[in-house]
Amino acid sequence: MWRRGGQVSTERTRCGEPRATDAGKWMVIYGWVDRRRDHGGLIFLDIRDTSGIVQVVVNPATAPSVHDALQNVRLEWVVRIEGELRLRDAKNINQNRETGEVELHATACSVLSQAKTPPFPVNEDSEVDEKLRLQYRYLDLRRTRLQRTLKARAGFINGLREAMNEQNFVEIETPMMVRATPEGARDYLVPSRVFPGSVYALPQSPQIYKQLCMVAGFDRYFQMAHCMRDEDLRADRQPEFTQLDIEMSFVDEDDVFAALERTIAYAWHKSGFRGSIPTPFPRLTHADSMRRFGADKPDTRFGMELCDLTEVARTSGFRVFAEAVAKSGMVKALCVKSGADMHRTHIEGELTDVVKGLGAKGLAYLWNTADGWQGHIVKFFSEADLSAIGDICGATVGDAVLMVADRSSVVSAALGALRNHLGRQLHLYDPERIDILWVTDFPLFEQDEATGQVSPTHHPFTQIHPDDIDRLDSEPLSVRSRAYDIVINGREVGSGSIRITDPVMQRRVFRAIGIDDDEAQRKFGFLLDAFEYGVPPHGGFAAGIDRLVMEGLGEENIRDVVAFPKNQQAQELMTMAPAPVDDSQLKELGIQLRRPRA
RNA sequence: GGCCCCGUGGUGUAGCUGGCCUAACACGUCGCCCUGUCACGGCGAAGAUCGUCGGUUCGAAUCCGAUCGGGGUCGCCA
Repeated sequence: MWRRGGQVSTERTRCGEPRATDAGKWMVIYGWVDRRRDHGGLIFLDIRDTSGIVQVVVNPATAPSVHDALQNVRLEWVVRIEGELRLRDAKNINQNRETGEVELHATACSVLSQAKTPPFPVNEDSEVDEKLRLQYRYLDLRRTRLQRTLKARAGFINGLREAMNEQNFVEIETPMMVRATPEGARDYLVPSRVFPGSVYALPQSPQIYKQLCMVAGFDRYFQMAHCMRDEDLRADRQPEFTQLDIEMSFVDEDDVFAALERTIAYAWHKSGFRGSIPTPFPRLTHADSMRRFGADKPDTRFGMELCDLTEVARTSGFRVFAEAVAKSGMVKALCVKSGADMHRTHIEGELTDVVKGLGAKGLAYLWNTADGWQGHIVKFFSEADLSAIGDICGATVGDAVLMVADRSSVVSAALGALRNHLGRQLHLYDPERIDILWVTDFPLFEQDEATGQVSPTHHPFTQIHPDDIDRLDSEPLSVRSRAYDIVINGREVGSGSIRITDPVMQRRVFRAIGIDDDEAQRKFGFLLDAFEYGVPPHGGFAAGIDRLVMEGLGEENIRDVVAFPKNQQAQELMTMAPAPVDDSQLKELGIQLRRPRA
């Protein structure tokens, strides 16, 4: 408690708060020195806390002791300043700062903490080597960029939670140490001290538990769930991440979709994320998405959809195409508007590398020019073929047509990637635009091309599309499921499904992926048993919060929306985890490590 | 595991078709000066053997190879 000028306050004023209307008040601020401007006599200090920055004036004539005390203050020192807030003269107002009309005239101060010179500038958002930023994450987090990001993230999560509560969802925490399941991603394991040789796993998702919550009668469950998967990282993938996990009873797709649309749209707009998202979200079937965009997570911010040239190619004189079709492959193309001026070296170099990287053997191209069709393969096509290609692709004079011939999976992957590449390179969309949609009717199974092994596309508890049940045994790979994804700007941000609750059907699906009844009982017996005691029909969803925040803020890397992220090798560079432990700890757990040879 | 990109004082960049580099610029740091600045200003100083190792060459930051570190991507992520 302190007294001055008749006003009494025991409260800290946050640096971003003082306004002209507060002029004349005595206040105390705490914060970090953002900048100092020392005029020999007068010293100006910008003091920063998480709310903003305020200017402090230190006048040697009126407060000599304070001037002495702050003479040697450096950037990032932590200080307490007490003084009178005064209006600035009109000519000294700083328009660029919320607190720019006022300044605090210091009458007392103390240095709470000194600071070494930071390894990179904290008071500006300059580019800094990410290794350094991760190593000194607490300093990076102090910068305005990450301060803003983490606050926006918190606001978004608050919005999600509000919307969930408002819709009568019950927040339930599920265990972090669970039973390992061999399916799915690699598990992070936690050895048991009490049962030497046995381990827990960290959850890849709370899937089983949330379904058991449905059996338990909580008909609307949600959780901000942490999930861990020991797989290689990507720009949008961390080994641990956060999902808005949802499960609902007595529902179909429309109910799940409506709940999520309402929730995401509410939180999105409330937290001031960029763009705007419509409800309901558009829907696209998986088959249509693959056909039109070559991807199960299409970027619908721009057109340039895939064109099917298989029928032209079948009878064309271009043997590469005809043979691909004969081997039950296909030929598809992208029409690049005004692409006739694309340089040949660009197509044959960079663009060809893109499709080759996805398994295509090459990239064929034709230019539609004022002098007719041109390109390395034009001689293999009749006038009728060329005109058909032009019609199918909508390629008018000035356009280029880029073609890939191969198996359907390769064609889709190659052209899907090429389409994204060109979309970015040719600026085919507004970077601030947000496109959100459902992709529905995913295939129930997918097949490993190397081993032929069939596995669930989503997970083994996903219900079969009712129209496809009779093909489950005869043509399993053609069977659709009741699984769905949410996609934003070409990024998958969540997935879910309506679940199987019929034990007979569940056994059939297990058998289709090579799990017999005994094995099913062994691995998932607790779930199957639970379903014997009155299971409601149910379905749900898991939305990746990190990725939603990325899109909402326009960040291109997941590490920039996570407080303490890991690098590409899943190391945390600040604490240097993972790290070896004492032998005594291992001994207690009954385990011995096989260390790599030095 | 494959492929691609990057690595120069504390930070960010320039140089990188070999010699003029005894490595430049900005910010930061240190010292001196400065009472109305706000990316304050002025003067001065220190600070990098160019990730590491090896090779080519009369000569390497620059060319080649290996290696380490970081990133992107394919595989992987039920």
